[in-house]
Amino acid sequence: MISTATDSIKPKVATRKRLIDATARLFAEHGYNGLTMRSVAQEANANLAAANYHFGSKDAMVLEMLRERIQPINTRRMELLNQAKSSNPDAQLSTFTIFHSLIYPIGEEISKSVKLRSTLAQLVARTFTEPVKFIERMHHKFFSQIAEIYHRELCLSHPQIPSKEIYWHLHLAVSSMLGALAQHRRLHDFTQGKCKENEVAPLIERLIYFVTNGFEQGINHKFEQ
Amino acid sequence: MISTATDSIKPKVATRKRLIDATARLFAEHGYNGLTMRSVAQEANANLAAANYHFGSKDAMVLEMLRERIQPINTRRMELLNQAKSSNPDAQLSTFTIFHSLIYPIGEEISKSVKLRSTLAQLVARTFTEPVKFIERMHHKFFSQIAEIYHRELCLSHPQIPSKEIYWHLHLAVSSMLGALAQHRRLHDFTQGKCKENEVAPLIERLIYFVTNGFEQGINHKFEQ
DNA sequence: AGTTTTTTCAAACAAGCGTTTTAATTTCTG
DNA sequence: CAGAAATTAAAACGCTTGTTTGAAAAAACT
Repeated sequence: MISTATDSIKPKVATRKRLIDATARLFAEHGYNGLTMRSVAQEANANLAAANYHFGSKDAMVLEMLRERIQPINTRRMELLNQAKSSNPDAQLSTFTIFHSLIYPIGEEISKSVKLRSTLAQLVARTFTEPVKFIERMHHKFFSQIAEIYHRELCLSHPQIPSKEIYWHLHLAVSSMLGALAQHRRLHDFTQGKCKENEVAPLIERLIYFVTNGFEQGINHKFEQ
Repeated sequence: MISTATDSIKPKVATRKRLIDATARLFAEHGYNGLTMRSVAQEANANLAAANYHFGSKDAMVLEMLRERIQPINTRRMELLNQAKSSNPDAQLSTFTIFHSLIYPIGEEISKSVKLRSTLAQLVARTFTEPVKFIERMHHKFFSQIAEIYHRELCLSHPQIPSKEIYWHLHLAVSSMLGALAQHRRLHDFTQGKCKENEVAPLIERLIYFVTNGFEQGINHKFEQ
C-alpha cells in the first residue's frame, strides 16, 4: 500500500481514482442510497471487490470522495477572504466581497472541468439534503467551522446588527446558495428553455448579487421579536 | 373498496390514512430509497401487505401521499394571488405580494399541525432534490404550471424587464425558498442554538423579504450578456 | 533472477428489499 | 341472521444489496 520512497500515503494506482470519480458522478446523480457498489464498479471499469479493497466500505469511499471534492473549495474560499482582508487591512469588507468569496469558488470549480460541469453543483447540494446519518456528521465537520468564520466576518462588517439577526440571514444566504446549486439542473426546464444549464457564470454572478441584496436589505428591516 | 351510497372513491378506513401519514414522515426523513414498505408498516401499526393492498405499489403510495400534501398548498397560493388581484383589479401586484402568496402558504401548512412541524418543510424540499425518476416527473407535473403563473405575474409587474431576466431571478427565488425549507432543520445547529427550529413564522417572514429584495434589486442590475 | 507485496478477479454470503399468495378475519348488505 | 365483500394477517417468492473469501495475476523489491 505504501509507495516508493516517500512515506506519504499515495497508492499511485489509477483504479482508486477511477473509483472516486465514478462515486462522485453516481452520488451526485442518484444520492447515497441510489449509489451501489456494483454501479460504481461498472462505471469505473473495476471489479466489485476493488472498492472494498481500496476503501474498506461504501461509507468510507463516499466520505473520501467528498473530502477530495469539497476541501479545495473551502481552501479557495479562505484564500479569497484573506486576500480581500489583506489588500485593505483597516477597512471593513463589503457584504458583496464576503459573499463573493463564499460563492465564487464553487463556480470556479464547476467550470474547471467540463466533465464535472453538471455534477459538482449537485454534488455539493446533495451533501446538504442527503438524510444519511454519517453524511450529516461529515457535513457538520466540514462546514460548521467555515460558517462560523463567515458569521464573524459579517458581524465585523455590520457592528450595529445583532448577532442573531446576522445568523438568521446568513442561514438564508447559505440556504439560497445550496438551493440554487441543487436546482441548477432544472433551470432549462423551469425557464422553458430560455436559460441554459451550461451558463454557469451568469448563474453564479446573479446568485452573488441575489444573496447580497437579500442579506443587506433584510438585516436592516424591522422584524417583530 | 367502494363505500356506502356515494360513488366517490373514499375507502373510509383508518389504516389507509395511517399509512399515508407514516409515508410522509419517513419520506421526509429518509427520502424515497430510505423509505421501506416494512418501515412504513411498522410506523403505521399495519401489516406489511396492507400498503400494497391499498395502493398497489410503493411508487403509487408515495405519489398519493405527495398529492395529498402538496395540493392544498398550491390551492392556497392561487387563493392568495387571486384575492390580491381582485382587491385591486387595475393596479399591478407588488413583488412582495407575489412572493408572499408563493411562500406564506407553506408556513401556514407547517404551523397547522404540530406533528408535521419538522416534517412538511423537508417533505416539500425533498420532492425537489430526490433523484428518483418518477418523482421528478411528478414534480414537473405539479410545479411547472404554477411556475408559469408566477412568471407571468412577475412579468406583468415589471414590464420593463426582459422575460429571461425574470426567469433567472424567479429561479433564484424558488431555489432560495426550497433551500431554506431543506436547511430549516439545521438552523439550530447552524446558529449555535441562537435560532430555534420551531420558530416557523420568523423564518417565513424573513424568507419572503429576502427573496423579494434579492429579486427586485437583481432584475435592475446590469449583468453582462 | 526469485520472492514478497500489492492488486485484481470470480464466486459466494447473509440480510434486506418490493411484491405475491393464500387463508383468516372483519365489515357491510339484503 | 346468513352470505358477500372488503380488509387484515403470516409466510414465502425472487431479486438486489454490501461485504467477505481465497486463489490468480501483476508489480515491486533485493
